[in-house]
Amino acid sequence: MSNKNIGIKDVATAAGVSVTTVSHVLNEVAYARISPETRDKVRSAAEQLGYGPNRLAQALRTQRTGMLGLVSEDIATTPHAGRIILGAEEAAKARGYNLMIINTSGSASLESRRDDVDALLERRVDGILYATMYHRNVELPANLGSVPAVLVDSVAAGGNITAVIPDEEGGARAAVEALLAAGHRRIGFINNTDDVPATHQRLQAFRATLTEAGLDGGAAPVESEVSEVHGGYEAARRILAREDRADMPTALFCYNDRMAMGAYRAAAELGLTIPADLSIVGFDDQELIAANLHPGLSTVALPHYEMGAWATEHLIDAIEGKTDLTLMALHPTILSCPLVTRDSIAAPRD
Amino acid sequence: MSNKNIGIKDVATAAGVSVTTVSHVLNEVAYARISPETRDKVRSAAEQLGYGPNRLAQALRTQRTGMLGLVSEDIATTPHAGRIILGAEEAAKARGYNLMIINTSGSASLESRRDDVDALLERRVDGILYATMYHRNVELPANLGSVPAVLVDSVAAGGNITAVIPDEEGGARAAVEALLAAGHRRIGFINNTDDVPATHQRLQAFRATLTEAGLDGGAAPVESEVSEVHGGYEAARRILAREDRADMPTALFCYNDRMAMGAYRAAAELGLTIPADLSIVGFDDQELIAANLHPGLSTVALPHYEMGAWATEHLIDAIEGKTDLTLMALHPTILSCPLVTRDSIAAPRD
DNA sequence: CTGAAAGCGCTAACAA
DNA sequence: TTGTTAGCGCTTTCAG
Repeated sequence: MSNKNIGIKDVATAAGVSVTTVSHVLNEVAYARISPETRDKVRSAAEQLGYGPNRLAQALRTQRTGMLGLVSEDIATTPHAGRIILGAEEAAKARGYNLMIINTSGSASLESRRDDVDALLERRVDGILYATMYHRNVELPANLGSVPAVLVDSVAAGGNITAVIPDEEGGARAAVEALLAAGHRRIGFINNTDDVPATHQRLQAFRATLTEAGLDGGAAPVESEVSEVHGGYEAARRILAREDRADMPTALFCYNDRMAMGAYRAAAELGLTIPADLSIVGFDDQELIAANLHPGLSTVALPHYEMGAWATEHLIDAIEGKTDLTLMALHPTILSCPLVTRDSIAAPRD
Repeated sequence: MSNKNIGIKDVATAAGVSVTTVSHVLNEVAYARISPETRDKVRSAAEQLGYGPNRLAQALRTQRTGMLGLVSEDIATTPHAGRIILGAEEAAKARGYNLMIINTSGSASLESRRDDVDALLERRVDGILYATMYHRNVELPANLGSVPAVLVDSVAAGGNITAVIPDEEGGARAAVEALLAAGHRRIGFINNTDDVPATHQRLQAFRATLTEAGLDGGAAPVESEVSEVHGGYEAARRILAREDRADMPTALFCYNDRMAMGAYRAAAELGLTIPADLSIVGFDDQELIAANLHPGLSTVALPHYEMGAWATEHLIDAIEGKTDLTLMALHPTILSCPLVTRDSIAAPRD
């Protein structure tokens, strides 16, 4: 239990040695040649007094704080935020670092975001993680460049900073392939209307995967709506509104779990049972939804925890000189999005 | 844009004054008598050089870091975590403080949680927020006592530390009253089985509110299950399984939104339309569920953001000597849980 | 094998 | 009105 009032000096006097010696044994300095007895004396004195180092003083002296700044755009607006933070926090802790978190609004001015980064810099964080709450391109405050930094879930508009993002395309492929593997041939896509990378990449992968399977990917039905439950509902109503049931898709790939939730309702209203009459795959793996729908929604998981951990790991490597971030900055690192299988996929009827 | 390599000394030479003067003008020290011209010189020199104070050095000298430690049990396991963090972060930022976050597992040993607090203490945080992710009694590491601290969403087992918790009872009352106001007389409660304060307090308030309305609160139907969707489903099936429809509750108060989600499904299976045949109120206001169910779920909101902000506000007051925390520690502060009205409540059929 | 002393960047008491 | 200087608690060079 580190006691605020006890310093290295107190330990030194208690152990009858100099502060140098205390510092050397407590930090296990490699080149220090100190007798085992002295070491013991020092250690037990420190223990006795409840000594804990003053990291501020250490940092001032060594120019290393062991702190990482995490500026997070819109913490808490999305449940994903927590996973990124958790991944970062655990990776940091494992390497002896701590996290300072600053929340910033995605819609905040570049200037106010610069001030947020400045606050971190004044505290002399060793590096900065900049996390956005959904995958997108982001314009970054210039002062970010003054310490090692890595982007989580976004790529810089300028493009010259190390970033880690989800494999949208691979995720979408996995989703569609699961549907194909179950025997589906008429598959629809319920897409988002936002102009973000995920929208385009998932659509592209959707069509490509169908085409590669010998189907007409270009002609497959796609309906776009806002990426909310009601949007999913509307889109599903439209996509399922074929006169002829033989024309109707037997499976739906949905942009995200919320839209899938809407599709569930549309299916219910149309008297379609999931998965017997209609198979559905989502995206995001928002537990609250995916695991709780009935039947459980098979969906593609976004690697938020992993991105947080990866970014932290590499940031620390860079800080410790084990990695060259400028090299990695050439292209973003892409982390895979695994399919989480639940109960919303089955073979099509006949 | 604070430049790491520029110190107060550089500003001093650039402005042709001493470091004292620089320190005085930049910190707007009250008793300093410095000519306006000098002030200007200093400020523009600082500006020019991109000077930013080294908060470490300041802190070392002043014994004030302006940092708050937030130890959070199970960030990210629940979406609520983010709201607490956000409330704390914004309140802190507004008063010039920053947050250091450490995640700790609720199931972690007392010792490992003590180490987490120690990490914060070594960094000389000015105070500590200890947040749990659901309202409960918690055993705290002893070293928490060495700086001002406040608990968020829990009360200490020992009971001698300032805490802020949700008004479970008031929330439950609001829920039941909304049902009564809509004209319901046969109201059931779907409760949780965990031995946490919310379970007991909500039940108690449920019965009391009915009784006060002239009904037989003691006889009102209550079914308990695990507080998940499937638990809610099971409990709802049981509670709605009356032979005689005249006996069946016309409204259900559910322990949380997830259980309410299960109740929705049970109702659908029984051919009951919400809210025409059955009114439902939840608890938690988990947006993802409550806003997305169809019809939207009326529910009681937990004041997570508010608790985070309140705790931070008062922690800072204590740090700055504006409040005496030991006084507030006498009993926990209770923040109200407002009813969020959506579309799941209607008058009972005749 | 161990210790003295300088200095990280800043604030504040004291002197001028 | 402004400057000198000690010292916050630590690490690390250099000397013994």
